[in-house]
Amino acid sequence: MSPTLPDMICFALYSANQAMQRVYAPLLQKLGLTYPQYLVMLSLWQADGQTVGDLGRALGLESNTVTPLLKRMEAQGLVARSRDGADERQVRVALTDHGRGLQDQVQPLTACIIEACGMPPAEIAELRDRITALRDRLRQAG
Amino acid sequence: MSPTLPDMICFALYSANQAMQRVYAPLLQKLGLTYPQYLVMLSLWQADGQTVGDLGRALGLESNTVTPLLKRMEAQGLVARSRDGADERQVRVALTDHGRGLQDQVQPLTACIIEACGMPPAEIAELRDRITALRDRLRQAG
DNA sequence: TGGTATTCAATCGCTCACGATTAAATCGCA
DNA sequence: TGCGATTTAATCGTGAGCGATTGAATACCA
Repeated sequence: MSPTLPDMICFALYSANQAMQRVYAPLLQKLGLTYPQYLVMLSLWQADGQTVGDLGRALGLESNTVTPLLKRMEAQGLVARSRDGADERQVRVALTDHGRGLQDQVQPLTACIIEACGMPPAEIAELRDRITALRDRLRQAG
Repeated sequence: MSPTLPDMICFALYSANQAMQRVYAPLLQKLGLTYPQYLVMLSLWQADGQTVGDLGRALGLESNTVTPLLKRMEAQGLVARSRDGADERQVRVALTDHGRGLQDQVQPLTACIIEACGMPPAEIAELRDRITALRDRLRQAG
C-alpha cells in the first residue's frame, strides 16, 4: 500500500502553496504582477540593484528561470537591467520609478493574507518558522 | 516598509514546496515520473479508474492542467484513457500493468523523504496537519 | 604574462499551471 | 418530447520552473 495523497507532507506543501498563490493572484493582478514577480519585487524593495545571481539565491532559482522573468518585468516597466561596469559578467537589476511606487500599493495585501490564513499572526509566524526549518533540512539533504 | 522575503509565510510555502520537489525529482526520475505525475499515480493507486474530474479534485487542478498531464502519462504507458460508457462526457483513467507495477518501486521513497525531512515521523505528521489546515482556510477564503 | 579554470547570465526544450473559451453530452423541466 | 441550462473535457496562449548547454568575462597560477 502506498500512502494516501492527504497523508503526505509533500502534497500538503504542494496544495498549500497552490492555495496561497490562488489567494494572492487576483490581488496582485490589479497591480499588474504575477506571484513570482511579486517575490522578485519584495526582494528588490528590500535591496535595489541586486544582480541576477543575488535574486536567484534569494528566491532559490537559477538564471534559466530568473532571466526570462526579469525580461518580462523589464518589458512591463517594473525594472531595468544593465551590465555591471566593474564586472561585465553580472547584470544588475534596478527598480524603475513605477516599480518603486508599487510598494505603497501592496501595503494592504498583508492584512488580506493574514485574514485569509484565519489564524492569529503569532501562530502564522510560528508555522512559517517550522516550514522554513523543514525547507532548510530538505535543502541540506539535496 | 514591505516585509522581508524570509518573513513571509507565502515564501516559506513557496520555497519549502520547491525544496521538497527537488528532493523527489531525482528519485522519481529513475522511475520515469515527474513530481505531478507521481501525485496522479498516488491517487490512482488509491483508486483506479477515476475520471479526469475526480483526479482534478484530488489534486486541486482543472482539466486544462490535468488533461495534458494525463496525455503525457498515456504516451509513456502509465495509464489508459477512455470515455465512460454510461456518461460519454467523462473520461476514465485506468492504470496500465506498468503503471500498477511502479507502486512497488516507489515503496523505498517514503523512507528517503522521512530521512530528508530530518525529524521524527510524528513531528512530520503534526506539521503536515497544520499545513493542511492552513490550506483549507486559504481555500475557503478564496 | 599567458593559458586554463571558474563564474555568470543567457538560451533551448520540455513540463506544469492557469485564465478563457469551446464543444459535446447530459439534465431538467415546461 | 424537445429545448435551454449545466456538466465535463479539451484546447489555446502565456508565464514559471528546470536540466543541459553555451559564450563571455574574470580569476587564478605556473
